[in-house]
Amino acid sequence: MKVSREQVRRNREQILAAAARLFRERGLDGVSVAEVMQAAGLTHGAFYGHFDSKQALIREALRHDGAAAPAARRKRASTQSAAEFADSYLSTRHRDDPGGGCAVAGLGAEAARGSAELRATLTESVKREIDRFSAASPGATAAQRRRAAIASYAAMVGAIVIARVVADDKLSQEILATTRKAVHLA
Amino acid sequence: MKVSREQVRRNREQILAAAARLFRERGLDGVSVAEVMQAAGLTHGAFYGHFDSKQALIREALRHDGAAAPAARRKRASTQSAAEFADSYLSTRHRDDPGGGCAVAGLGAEAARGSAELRATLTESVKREIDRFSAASPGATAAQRRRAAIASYAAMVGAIVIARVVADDKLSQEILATTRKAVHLA
DNA sequence: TGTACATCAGTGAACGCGCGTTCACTGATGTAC
DNA sequence: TGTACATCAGTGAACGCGCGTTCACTGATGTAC
Repeated sequence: MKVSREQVRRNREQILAAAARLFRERGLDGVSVAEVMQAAGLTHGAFYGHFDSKQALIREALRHDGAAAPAARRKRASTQSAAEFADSYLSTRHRDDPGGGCAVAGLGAEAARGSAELRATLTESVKREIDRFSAASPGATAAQRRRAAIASYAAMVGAIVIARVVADDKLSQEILATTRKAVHLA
Repeated sequence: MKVSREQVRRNREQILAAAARLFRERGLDGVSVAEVMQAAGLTHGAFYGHFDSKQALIREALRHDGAAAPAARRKRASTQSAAEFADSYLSTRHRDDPGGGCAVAGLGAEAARGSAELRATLTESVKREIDRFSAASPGATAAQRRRAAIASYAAMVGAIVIARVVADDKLSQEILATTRKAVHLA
């Protein structure tokens, strides 16, 4: 049955939110269109009224809330220092919640094999992330802050990827803690 | 038709080598059993004579040549300094050759969602990698060398993941170069 | 060393399944009067 | 404001396809004598 324009808008938001979470959680290939629609409270047939294809949904969903951890960013990101951001990024909470976490860490490798459009979307997210992190980083010149931001960003993404795959919790925590200290010193 | 025991051994090696390369190149879900077998010069029906399942192949293939870049490790790894290893790991050659590169960077996120056995296999690779990199790292005490190795390893993995997904080659190279410098200073 | 035959690795067709996608249909919405 | 009906978002069955896996068959291997 037809639904109100307002309901259509809400449904689309639900689809995007469910997709953003599920793709981060289980990977792009690990989530079916039907699962996304079910999580959004709809049947799979309605999907193609909202998006042209699964590929289009992936792009929209990842553009929708950017690359970094949406959860970590929620509370006044603009006043957050680089060290504070690093502490929340390199937390076990972020490690254990890929669905609410950084898309580059969770989907970067998979997205790198994807379409040019998808890579372009994530490239914009990475650029924004580096710029925001540069502004919050220490350093006398803008170039120094940028270098510090890039090195810290790389360390954080790598630490989360490694900490998530490592089955030994002690080692996993050691990797997060060591990287936290290294970023604090940078 | 039956083949010689020696040929069976060679076929199994071919399957593992093809799998190791293809999985790194296109992801675990992005490669079919039939494609691996074709790359190994066999038909897909022969697969289950060698392995119990695709999951078993994945584990064997990733155990087969460890986590780090097999290509980078080929030339006398034992005499390689941490800086030399970082330079080859953070090269555009490694960025552009995931099939011959580091499994943690290429498959870490996907493997983190995999079975406990698969994660255990990669955990062993990560441990070996950290130990080897610790031995090559600067630092007065073993604990200091280990900390330096972990921080550098995280930065290298993250830099490759980000450099691969970024569609802007200038930014991609900047990320590799900046991380190279940071690792050299550590 | 030579022969006969049981073994078994590889072949290729076939299976059931889940996927992305399509489509005829339904019925609430929202517009025209 | 009230009514009549065209619109169109959502439904659920159906599609074609590729996947992991199975299996009857083939014929070279390698063992028993």
